[in-house]
Amino acid sequence: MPSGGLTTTHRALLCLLAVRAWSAYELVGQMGRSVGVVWPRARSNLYADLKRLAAEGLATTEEGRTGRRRRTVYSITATGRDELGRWLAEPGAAPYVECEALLKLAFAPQSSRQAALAQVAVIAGHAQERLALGRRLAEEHLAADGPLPERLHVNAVLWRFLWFQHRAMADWAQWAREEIEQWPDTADSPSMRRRGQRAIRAALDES
Amino acid sequence: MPSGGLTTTHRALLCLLAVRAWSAYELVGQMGRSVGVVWPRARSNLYADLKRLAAEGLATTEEGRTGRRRRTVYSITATGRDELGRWLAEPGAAPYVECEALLKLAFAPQSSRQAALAQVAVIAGHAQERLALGRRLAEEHLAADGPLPERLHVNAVLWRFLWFQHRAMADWAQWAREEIEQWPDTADSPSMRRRGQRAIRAALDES
DNA sequence: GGACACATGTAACGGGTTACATGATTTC
DNA sequence: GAAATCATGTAACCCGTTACATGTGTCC
Repeated sequence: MPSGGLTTTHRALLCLLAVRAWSAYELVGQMGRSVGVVWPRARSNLYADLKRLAAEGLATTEEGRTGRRRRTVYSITATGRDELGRWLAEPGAAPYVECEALLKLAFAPQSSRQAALAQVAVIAGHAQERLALGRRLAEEHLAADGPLPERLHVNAVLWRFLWFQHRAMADWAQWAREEIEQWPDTADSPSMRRRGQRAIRAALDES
Repeated sequence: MPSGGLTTTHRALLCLLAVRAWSAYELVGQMGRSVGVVWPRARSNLYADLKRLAAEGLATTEEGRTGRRRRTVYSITATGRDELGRWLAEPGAAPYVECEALLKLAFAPQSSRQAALAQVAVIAGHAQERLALGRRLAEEHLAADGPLPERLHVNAVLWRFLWFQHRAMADWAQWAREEIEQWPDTADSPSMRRRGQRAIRAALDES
């Protein structure tokens, strides 16, 4: 009855519910940990989104207990599974990327190499963080008693995306740092221009 | 006087204005074409954002003409340059990524390989588009009479980010397609699990 | 007894998107 | 004369974020 289309975030929650039943809290945590890599969302609204799923008849709630503490356990309904199946069958939106650090790097005045290097460092740090996460996930998946083993073959495909994307990012950041460190303080236009062209040609050549 | 902080989008416009003066229309176009790779925004608000910059004293407007058609030309002010300089000196936000297609891929039921492959195709297509854009930009940059040659050394660094990020994406997509095509119709759990682990180990090994 | 994790929210605000609107000018 | 592009917007809507709020149970 509330109506008005569901958002991708609603579907993401439904996806997790399709795997198994979770308490709201667990679900919110799982969104942050695993799904967050491809669909990052703040926690606060997720509880409301879950209520919406229940109101729409796509999930049911059940009062549960952890010790004597109450919690709400959500399960997917048959309708929910249908809905989800149809949604999953349609092609999703392509990757969306934004990066303020790269924007700043693009316009950091050449005079202040410091500013440029700081932006590169932000990206390098981010890549390292994600690679570290990748290593943790890999360990889990390779362990004999990993969670949800029946989903491992799909997870491995996703994991490789995470891994190679951030490997490429880290490699780029290292190259960029070295490159920028070699820039002369005073931007010497003609030679800098050749340097830029060399950087592009080198990348094209190793196709 | 309107006050309330400027957004990153405001700064992005200011960045372009720092390079040279543009008409609003040119600027909006440039946001779509070049800056859009790292800071994608819809066109509609940008005109308002520019007015805000002018109201804030960071840019000035001037009535211009293209033929007999009127247009507004924006230039950065000294205050604008100062503001921008300070902003560029601070570290920017790390890359932000979301991808609905990957979310769907993660939960596409193994039975319907078709759905999974469709999501991979979305990402492959996106990567190819961006690589094509990369090739066009490379041509421009390598040409003797490229635009803004004094910025080529910075642009080359950015360009390499674009290039390697999407090369990695395209490579992943091709691997994923081949991998998924080999999945048996009926998810045969133990052997599928070994397959997933192999995929992860292989990636870790080629570190 | 205090800190910390569990568990679930609310309120305000805002940036951004989609869709639509409009007129003028060049091109075929 | 139509179509495309130049040039500039408006209006509505909404998803999402930040910041704050609150109580409970466990562990040391």
